Amino acid sequence: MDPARSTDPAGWAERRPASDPAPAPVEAPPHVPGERDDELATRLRVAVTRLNRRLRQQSLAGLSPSQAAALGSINRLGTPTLGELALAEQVQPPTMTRLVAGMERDGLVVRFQDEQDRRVWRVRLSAEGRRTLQRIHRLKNAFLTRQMAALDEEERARARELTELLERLVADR
Amino acid sequence: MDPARSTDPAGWAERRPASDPAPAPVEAPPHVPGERDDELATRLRVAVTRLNRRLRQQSLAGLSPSQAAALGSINRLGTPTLGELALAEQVQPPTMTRLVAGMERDGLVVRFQDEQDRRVWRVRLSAEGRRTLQRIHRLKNAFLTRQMAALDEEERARARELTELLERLVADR
DNA sequence: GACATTAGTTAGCACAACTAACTACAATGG
DNA sequence: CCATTGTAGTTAGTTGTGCTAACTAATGTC
Repeated sequence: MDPARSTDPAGWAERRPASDPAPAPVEAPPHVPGERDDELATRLRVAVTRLNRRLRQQSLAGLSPSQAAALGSINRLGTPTLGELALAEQVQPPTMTRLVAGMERDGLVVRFQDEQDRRVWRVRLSAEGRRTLQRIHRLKNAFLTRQMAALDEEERARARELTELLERLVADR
Repeated sequence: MDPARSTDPAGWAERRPASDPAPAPVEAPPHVPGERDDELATRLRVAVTRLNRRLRQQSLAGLSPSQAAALGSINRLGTPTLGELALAEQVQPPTMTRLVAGMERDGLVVRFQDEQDRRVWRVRLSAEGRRTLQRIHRLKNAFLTRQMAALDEEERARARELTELLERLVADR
């Protein structure tokens, strides 16, 4: 009944007070997505939330992270429609409308109407957009690059694999 | 001179159109935090941005991700001051003021003034806050847990490493 | 040609981050 | 002992990013 009780309130005291008998290892039944995976999910969520925050704090050549990401997608996709772009970036259409509006205002992209289907608008990078993308790329990953430079050789190789994993986690639906 | 050209604008066309002669492989110089690390940093940044977006879309027992993270920190730290909490969460003081105000309004935490230094305010979890933290923990990492369930045994082990890496990347200054 | 579908936009909401400027209290030093 | 300096937190205002609901305009279909 007492809500503040015996076992760790949330079950994931990193750095636990060491005054806790640790009730029982409770190893998971063979394979069910048990406690341990759950704790892992939480830690991953928290780490991602914070890292994201840090990344937003770094300016990316004057672009917001969302703009920077969208710019990258446009570069990759060539002349996507707004819908394709929204899909690629996993945002809803209105969000992409606004994002692109801002980038157009800033001269990073050009919008143009599709010939075949006049409901459709496409975007492509402007020369300025390409320059900016290069700048972001070359100079503005400073934070992560610096942080990663602190890793040793082997860890850095690992980082590559792990990034791929992360991409996979976020990718499929 | 012409800004639009010859080499790939940003140097990381995943899935290039295949209609492109691919000017020259341009392999990176040996070891300096060069192109390759830079590309990795970009990919990591993009993946984190997107995953974060996905996570925000998932509700966490009615809390925002920031609230959820802060709740976790409070649980870990006990009775932190707002400043300590802001530091832990790597946000500016005003952000933490508002975050805590919201959590207090929602009955998740209790604010109280420090005895020694009356400029200082501390927070602790309420019973409700503890319950919510449990709920978040047990039930509401659905998205990530689900995504991770799709991984095989060995990949899941790597997910753990990934998380540790992210924690390290975000941790030190 | 009426009707349904699709692409994108507009409007309005909520949240999360920031900086600058402020209040309240504490600590220090003539 | 009080004036100054420093520190903790708040208030105000801005920006960015996401959403849903409701709309316009074009397309496709029967």
